[in-house]
Amino acid sequence: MLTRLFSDPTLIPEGQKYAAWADDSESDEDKMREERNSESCEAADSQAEDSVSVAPDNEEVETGMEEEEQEEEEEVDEENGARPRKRGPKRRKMTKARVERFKLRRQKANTRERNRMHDLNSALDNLRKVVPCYSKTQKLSKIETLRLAKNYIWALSEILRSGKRPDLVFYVQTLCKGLSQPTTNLVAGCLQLNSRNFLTEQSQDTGRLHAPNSSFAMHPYSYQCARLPSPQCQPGPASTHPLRSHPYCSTYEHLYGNTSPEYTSSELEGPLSPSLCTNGAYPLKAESSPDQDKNYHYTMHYSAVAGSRSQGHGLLFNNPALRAGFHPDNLLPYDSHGHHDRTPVYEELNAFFHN
DNA sequence: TAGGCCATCTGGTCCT
DNA sequence: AGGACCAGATGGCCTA
Repeated sequence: MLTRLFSDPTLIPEGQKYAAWADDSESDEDKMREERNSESCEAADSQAEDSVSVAPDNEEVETGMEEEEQEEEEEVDEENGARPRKRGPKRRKMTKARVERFKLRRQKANTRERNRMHDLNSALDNLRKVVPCYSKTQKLSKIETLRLAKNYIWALSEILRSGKRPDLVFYVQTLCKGLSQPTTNLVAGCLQLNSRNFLTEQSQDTGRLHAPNSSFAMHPYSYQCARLPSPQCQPGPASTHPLRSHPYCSTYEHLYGNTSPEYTSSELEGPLSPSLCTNGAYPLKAESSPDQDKNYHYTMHYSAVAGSRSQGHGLLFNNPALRAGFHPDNLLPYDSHGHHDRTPVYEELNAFFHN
């Protein structure tokens, strides 16, 4: 009965709703979360406990009165035949002690649920870091992260199955399957692709893309992670967008040459994520400045997986020095590493592909 | 202002 | 009984 009272705000007098009480503590919690992150929950919990202890006695008394009124209403309904009486043990009257226990139990459950969701979000954050187009400044939504991860796994599986390097366009099409337009633009921006262009192709080649026996077309060094800054990705005062200022946007033109006027900056005005380094071990043809290295926040171990079976990239795993760079310890999320931990490996790869 | 996204609360269900 | 998990409800924030 009490649960019904709590779930149905109309049954509780204004100002005495348990939900309102919880919302008050929540609003305070939100503020504290913004200010102190992890400390906020503990503070909120303690505050919630305080709320229980300082709750006016008449609140619980009146809540109990509401319950009795509801029981009376049910009896009336039974007499009118409107609703059958519920079976089960007869509800015990909500005493003040029971209300207190209920609130305490509810608080503990809320705390557990909150922590559980935080853990889930942490796992999602880790997932964001290992899927293409990870950006600290523009996070993918939860649903888009899951979709992209699914597509990414599918794409890598297809690469492993076929043993061929995928065509860039098909690769991006696969990654963007089912993604929203903004996310599609983001992924496309990672590769400096005209998203509309490949979406059009996608609509024409859907069967080809996802046919059971489909295999990606081969293209040497396709979807490589070039570190040449594109005009849109030039760091410095001219570029104010946090993503656009990222110095490692790969360029489609760099990979394939300037193929079409369609690939203009106007087509890429959407927010740019850092480069799609699903195969960051690909040739790196531009020197980078220390400042650029500071901004480099991509993992590249997963790219090695993608190219592990293809000629040349499989060499990554044949090179002991490079293999050391892909030690499982290096598969930790980005935040688990300092930037300097990755730089030597990256440079090593750079030198490797320049030989 | 509508819609998307998110965090949180909440009650129900299942399991230990 | 208590915890984990889930889904619905709610309200806040942000953006087009």
